[in-house]
Amino acid sequence: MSSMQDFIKHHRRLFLLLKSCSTTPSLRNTKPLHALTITLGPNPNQPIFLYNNVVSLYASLGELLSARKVFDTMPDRNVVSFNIIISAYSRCGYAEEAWSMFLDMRNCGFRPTPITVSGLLSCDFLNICEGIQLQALSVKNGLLFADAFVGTALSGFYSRHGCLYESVRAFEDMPRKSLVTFNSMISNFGQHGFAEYSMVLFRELANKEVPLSEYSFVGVLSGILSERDLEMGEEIHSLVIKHGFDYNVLVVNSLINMYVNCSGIRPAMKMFEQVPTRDVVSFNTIIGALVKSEKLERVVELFLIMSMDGVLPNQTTFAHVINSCAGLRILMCGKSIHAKIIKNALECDVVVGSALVDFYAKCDHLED
DNA sequence: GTAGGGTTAG
Repeated sequence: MSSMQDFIKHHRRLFLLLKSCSTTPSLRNTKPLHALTITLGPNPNQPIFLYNNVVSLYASLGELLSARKVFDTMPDRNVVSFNIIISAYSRCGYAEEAWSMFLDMRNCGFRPTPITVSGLLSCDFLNICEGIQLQALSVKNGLLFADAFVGTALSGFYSRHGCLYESVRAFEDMPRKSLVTFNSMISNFGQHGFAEYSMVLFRELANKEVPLSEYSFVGVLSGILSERDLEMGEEIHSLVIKHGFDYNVLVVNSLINMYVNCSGIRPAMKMFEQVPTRDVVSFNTIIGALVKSEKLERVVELFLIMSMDGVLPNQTTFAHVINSCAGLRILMCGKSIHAKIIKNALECDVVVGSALVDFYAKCDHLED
């Protein structure tokens, strides 16, 4: 076969692989693509683009080591290559690796883009000095004018470090804000216990012409934590209905959680029983509240309803249920749940495993 | 072309 035919064949296969990878990312799809980067040799038509796709796919699958390996073997790199690897490290909390790639990027002569900077700033473990350097760089290079990403990430960065004043400053100084910027700041106020400020910003957003998103509600409800905030909580609840978010499970869960915190288990339970959609978090919220108020028999009852509803339990559920069995000293029930835990391969989870140890100890089965 | 922000339970 001529090399031209080979090339056309490769090109077609490449196109199909890239297409299937972008719709359903999986190792099954990524590995042949990776293989193709190797068989295509060092000088095909679009080498960087192809490699970038492979690195990005590995990163999105959480295969950071594979992503890095491909990145390291790339014959050539561009800004996107660095942005992909920096964002991947940042997302997974590897601040040192992300920062070191950032330094490499600059040593190679690439200018950081808004994606580079917002990626780094959104890393959970980026230290405060590096964040401040990124802020200076953003101001110097005008990155805050490109879009809302850098400013939103910067405001979130300060908030995560407990610097609410700087977070607000960054928010107010932003030349461009988006819905996400507002949602993020609403949430920042909530997380720091400033429910009133959160509410003011939320109302401001609700009065704009732009439609709210589920995260607007989740953010503002995250700050409604005690009985004295109940009035605000109820106001938000009515706005949830008004804006048609009462069928959104994320918003509904935030409402259930709000009622647990502000008015106790009864109103929360009432809400829980009436909502149209329930997932594992809805159940865990109620189960957690039942454990806290020591209504342990009801925990087991709810666990059964959960499985009848076809909602799959997770670590949180099992930990609560096993703790309840321990408190009630019901050995048989706990044992059957232990079996379910093994089936779900959660026995080695730290929290679940510890709950099991405690359960058997309390039931006088120290051997188990 | 490929890269990026807001998320409730524990």
